[in-house]
Amino acid sequence: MPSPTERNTRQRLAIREAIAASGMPIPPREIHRQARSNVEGLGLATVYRTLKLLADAGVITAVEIPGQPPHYELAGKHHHHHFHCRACGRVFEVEGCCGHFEEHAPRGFQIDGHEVLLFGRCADCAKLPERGRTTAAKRTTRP
Amino acid sequence: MPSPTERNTRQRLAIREAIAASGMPIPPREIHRQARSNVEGLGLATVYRTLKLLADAGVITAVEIPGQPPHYELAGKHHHHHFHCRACGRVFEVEGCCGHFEEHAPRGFQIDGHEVLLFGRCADCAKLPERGRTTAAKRTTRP
DNA sequence: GTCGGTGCAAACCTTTTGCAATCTA
DNA sequence: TAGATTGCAAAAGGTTTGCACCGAC
Repeated sequence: MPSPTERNTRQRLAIREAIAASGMPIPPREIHRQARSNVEGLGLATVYRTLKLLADAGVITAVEIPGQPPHYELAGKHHHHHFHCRACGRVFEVEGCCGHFEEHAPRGFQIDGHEVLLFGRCADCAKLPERGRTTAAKRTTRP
Repeated sequence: MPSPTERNTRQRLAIREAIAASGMPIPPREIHRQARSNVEGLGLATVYRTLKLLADAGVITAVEIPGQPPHYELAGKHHHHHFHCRACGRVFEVEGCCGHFEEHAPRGFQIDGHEVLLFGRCADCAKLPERGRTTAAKRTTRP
């Protein structure tokens, strides 16, 4: 819901497009790289400003991965969670949710949301011998 | 399991103590502040170096909260997850886990760990009118 | 023509690293 | 004493902000 004073610019379009086209949550760095192929000279600051704008507007959502900058995906999809491949570092959507989180809350706590993050190896990396790619996957969280 | 060449210093002791004494996951900033009350002149770099050391050794664990630096807690506790109060920003442990995450994995994916983060208002903040404290709680994730 | 948006550069914050001095074992 | 550890300062990301120019409406 763009406020009445907000304008549609090539930059904003390109940024939203980059996120939509990616199909998986991606970091600002990547968004900038992608969007810049459509809008030459696009500044990184503009990417950050736009990301905040879109996030506040509820158009996109931030996905946090331990030890990495936030990844962004389009909001408004069905309820889902994420899988982080320790080998290649990519983040995938996963269907399903076991729910029932309210019952685990301590007495008096109000729960209004939750996030589930799975760790492991994606189908691609699971085939490979031992080491995956060099991309990422610094292990900051216990298995 | 300290490697045979690792030494016990006041600094490391103070840092581990600070985390243990806190009772809830806290960020490096806070660890530094706490530990410095025992070891005057403790450098922030030492805190970071020690945190990495302890994390690699499996003594402590990092807990990621959207939009905030990682919080650290002692490892080796029973299986549990976390609750992030949007009002005061504190992070609490919560018991229980619905498990069954493997069945939600896409075909061919190997799951070797998971993290669950609940959002809402803690018991203290739930009592308050509308606005909690000023501490934190930037909302970067969808409810 | 207005006023919001953009690019650039500088500022900020958190985290890491280089190095000489210090302390543990 | 040897070598690990520390503190300080500088460097290295990632993110935000100030400002003059540009462009959508």
